[in-house]
Amino acid sequence: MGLSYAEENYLKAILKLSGSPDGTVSTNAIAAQLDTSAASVTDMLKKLSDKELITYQRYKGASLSEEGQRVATSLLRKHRLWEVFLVQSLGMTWDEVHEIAEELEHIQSDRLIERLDNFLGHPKFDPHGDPIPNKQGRYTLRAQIPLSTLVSGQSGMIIGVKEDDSPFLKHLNDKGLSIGKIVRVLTIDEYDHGLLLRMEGDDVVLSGQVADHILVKPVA
Amino acid sequence: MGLSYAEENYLKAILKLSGSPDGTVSTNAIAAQLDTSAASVTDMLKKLSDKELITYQRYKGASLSEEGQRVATSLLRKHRLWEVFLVQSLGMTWDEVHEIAEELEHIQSDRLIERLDNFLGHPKFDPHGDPIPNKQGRYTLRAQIPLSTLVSGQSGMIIGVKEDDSPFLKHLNDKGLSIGKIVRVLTIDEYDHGLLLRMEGDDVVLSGQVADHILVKPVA
DNA sequence: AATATTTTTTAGATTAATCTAAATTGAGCT
DNA sequence: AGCTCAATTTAGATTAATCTAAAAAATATT
Ligand SMILES: [Mn+2]
Ligand SMILES: [Mn+2]
Ligand SMILES: [Mn+2]
Ligand SMILES: [Mn+2]
Repeated sequence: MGLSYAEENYLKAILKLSGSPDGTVSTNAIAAQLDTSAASVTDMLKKLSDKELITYQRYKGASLSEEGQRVATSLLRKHRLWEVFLVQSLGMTWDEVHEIAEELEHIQSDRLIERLDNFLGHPKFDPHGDPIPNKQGRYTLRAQIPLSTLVSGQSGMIIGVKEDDSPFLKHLNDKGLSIGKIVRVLTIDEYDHGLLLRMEGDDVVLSGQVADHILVKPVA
Repeated sequence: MGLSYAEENYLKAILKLSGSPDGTVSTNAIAAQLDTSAASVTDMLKKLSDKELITYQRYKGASLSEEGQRVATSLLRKHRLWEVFLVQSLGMTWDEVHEIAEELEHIQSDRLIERLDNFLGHPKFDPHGDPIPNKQGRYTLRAQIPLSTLVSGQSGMIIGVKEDDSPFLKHLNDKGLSIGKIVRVLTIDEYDHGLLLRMEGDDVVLSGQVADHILVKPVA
């Protein structure tokens, strides 16, 4: 009946990598995303294809079927709702919740998820600023651009991150950066694109690569 | 490092069946508890023994080691805390949470569980009246008392029987009584201690001797 | 177009968890 | 002590998920 954790993780990886809903994803990309071997990915793609959760032809990559999309989006919904719970209700930090949600997302119970959603007040975004799909799988993308694209003098509110691995988020914590904070770009280094920011009266120095993984919404 | 879900479920089953902390448990008892084959149990007992989580000698049953006890009790703690969350916070019913907690108990994060415990207000019992072990694994045995000791007006949930011979159980079936049912004592006969119960809207008459062999846990 | 490189698949193993059927062991009963 | 039978273990398979190494296909480079 249900899918294994492994199958679910593959579907989620394909959704994440396919950007556009029906984008095609390569074997190696999935292998990298899931830190597994390409051979294992090929095996799993065959199985998911047999179950009609993906479209797959050898050497030509995979893409989610209608049903696969539905499942993957539901996993995203569960993952992000649990993250909200962990941060909002239990007071955990945004850098420690992803790993736990990676397990919680596999818990099987529609009733549970709908009640959790209700308990949390139907949140629209997770602690990393990612949108939470509704029951029908729909979610609003929001105008978010990398901090690195702001020009000198411009301000932006931090609304998300492109990466949610622990070390990266811990680094942001160390710098005092978090969702909702407003930063103004003071200077941008011509050579390495490093930034000098002003945030809540303090100066913050940030490398270009880090700034590229922080998503902001420009503010007046 | 960590144990598999299967290994954890076996440890929990052994704890449940061993009543007294270091009681010995038979292969068949575990097989029945986990609804699996005796052959599978033997395989797993060998593995758990190799990992020194249990003491096991062929044909002689198994008992938890110090470490096995620690792990099993921690699983019980997690299972029951999650059940409290599902009922208390999400408003689910006590009959639908066990299955979900059976999955949630395997989530690996000490920090998560300590925060959940704190969020719930350090509950001492789960929705079924079972005691929740504390961080050190200690817990108070649950109050299970004969139905005959309830006073008029008091309610209790049926959690077991003192006798399990066929005629007695058939009698309970005839009365509609079964594990999990909640009964309220309406009247107690002064002379022969017979009871008039209210259960799910129906009146049930019970003799004093029968009531003495039914174990209940008082409920609010 | 031919060759080199990268990507992907296949072949062949391994580990974990399970099963059924057959063999073994131990416990209770003459 | 020997027999019988239930409990338990072993033998031999199966399914899922994974791996490494080798082969094949697609892509890129001369
Ligand atoms: Mn996952
Ligand atoms: Mn997230
Ligand atoms: Mn379980
Ligand atoms: Mn319970």
